[in-house]
Amino acid sequence: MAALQAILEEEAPHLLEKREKKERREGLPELKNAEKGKVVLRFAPNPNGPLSFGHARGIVINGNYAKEWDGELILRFDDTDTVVKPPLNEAYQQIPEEAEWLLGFKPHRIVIASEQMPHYYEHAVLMLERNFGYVCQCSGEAFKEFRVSKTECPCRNNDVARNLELWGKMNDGTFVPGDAVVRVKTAMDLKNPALRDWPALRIQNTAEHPHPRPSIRSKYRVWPLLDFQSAVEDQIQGVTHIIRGKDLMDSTRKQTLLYEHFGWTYPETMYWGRVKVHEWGGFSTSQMRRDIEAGMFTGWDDPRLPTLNALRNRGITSKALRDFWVELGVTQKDISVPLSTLFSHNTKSIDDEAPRLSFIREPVKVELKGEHSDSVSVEIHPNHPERGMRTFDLQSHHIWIEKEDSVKNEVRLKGFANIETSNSPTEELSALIGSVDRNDRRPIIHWLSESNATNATLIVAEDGELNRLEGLIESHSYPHGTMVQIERIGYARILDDTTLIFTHS
RNA sequence: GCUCGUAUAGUGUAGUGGCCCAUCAUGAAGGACUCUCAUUCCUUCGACCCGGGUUCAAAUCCCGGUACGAGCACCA
Repeated sequence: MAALQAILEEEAPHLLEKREKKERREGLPELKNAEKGKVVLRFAPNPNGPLSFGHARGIVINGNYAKEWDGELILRFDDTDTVVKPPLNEAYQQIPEEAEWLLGFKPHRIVIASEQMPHYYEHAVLMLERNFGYVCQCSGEAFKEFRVSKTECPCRNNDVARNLELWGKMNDGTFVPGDAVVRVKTAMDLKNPALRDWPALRIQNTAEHPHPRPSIRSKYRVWPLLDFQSAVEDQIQGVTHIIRGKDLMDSTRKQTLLYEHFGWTYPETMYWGRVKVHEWGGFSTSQMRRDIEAGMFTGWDDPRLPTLNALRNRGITSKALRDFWVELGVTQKDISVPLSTLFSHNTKSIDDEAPRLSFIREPVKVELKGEHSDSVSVEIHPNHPERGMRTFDLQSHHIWIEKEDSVKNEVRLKGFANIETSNSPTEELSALIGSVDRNDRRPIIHWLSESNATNATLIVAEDGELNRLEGLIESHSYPHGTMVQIERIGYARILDDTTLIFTHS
């Protein structure tokens, strides 16, 4: 093939196109039609719970593009449903904080849909007045018939005055939920049935299901659906690029039809596919909420849960999360990723900082026999001797080792000396000190001197279980929240004076 | 059922007609360093879903098949 090309170059060079040498792309794909400083992106969660691992993708990807193009990232609360997925008041505080933690910067604008209702009403009326929308009084089932049979619903022929009159009845309480919706006129023979005369606004019973925001409560009966609300809001905010899950592809098409009616230009759009994390499987905010309320989890930050809060609490850094999502990119493939991929990013982001500590699971006390020094010092971080040493006091001649290690007869105490344990069934375990120099290949184990050990609990979330391992931690003075590496076990985060949470190995 | 979308090593990912007997990361195996089963470094392994077509040339374009996913809600 290459040979053929060479011949062609000789004989008929005009047949070959000249091409630039391509470089491997770094990071996210190029944003189409983007202009430096003029890019506006948004991330629009429903505040019906705290952010989860999946939300992080939206924040990271949109945030990264905003940063890359000197643009803006809007954090928008799509809180227009009070019945099926009712918002949670705390989330309005928590989500911006979590987003900032994840991004490393504050979102440039925060928009709350429920506060933008006048805009949506204005556009709804405009839509009726210009006659590309109508009030439909068919039931859901009745309309479904029209949709599948590609026939127009009779309400479609209402004149403008009639539609405005019905609009009034939707708003004044004459109509109850189910009585009427506002639909956008499209061609009824569109190939994709999902798009045919799609619903834009509906009535909610906000007397029984008030909006949780005190300023909203039962103020409105008619609420926009996502496709309408989002479309209008994107236009108002001047959004230039929308990057979201491919489950919203049909939403884009609906919204494009609305944009055409209004004479607007739809933003550039990109999609990502579904991501499953092997260890978590499927999860939804609503399901988590039910499970927490049922007492299956300790709260939104239960380390078994895939919430951002839980991951953060457990010791996953925002950098690891960012690197993880950027690496996955914005392909439309549906993928399944093991948690170890995230952990590998996390190790990279914490190992160089994490001080080393000894933690003894199932401690066994050992009496040291023979000559040894009064204390032993080991490095706080083996790759950073300048950070100093930690010192174990040995004047009591007693140390702790893990039960699992105690059955081995010849081991080496890390940083100290070889020992030979002698196990008499009645007496406590004793060990004869051997060579201080390392002179053979015997296994190296971690240990703790009696006077440097503090009782501690290591919380381990594994296989859906939450286990509390009681043990001994090396005495230290690191502040709460510090990431440490517990030698031979893995990384952990210090929660308080006597508790650590296991991050990963 | 209708509609839309996706298919590259075990897992992710680069690649929009010749640079590709295919990139990078992760993983696995081996090794170096190391008084941690960590970190770092080195080596090796391993992939273009299938079948047609277009073309001098196809991972890349077209058609068909298969598989997987999503939408068809008065949820977001």
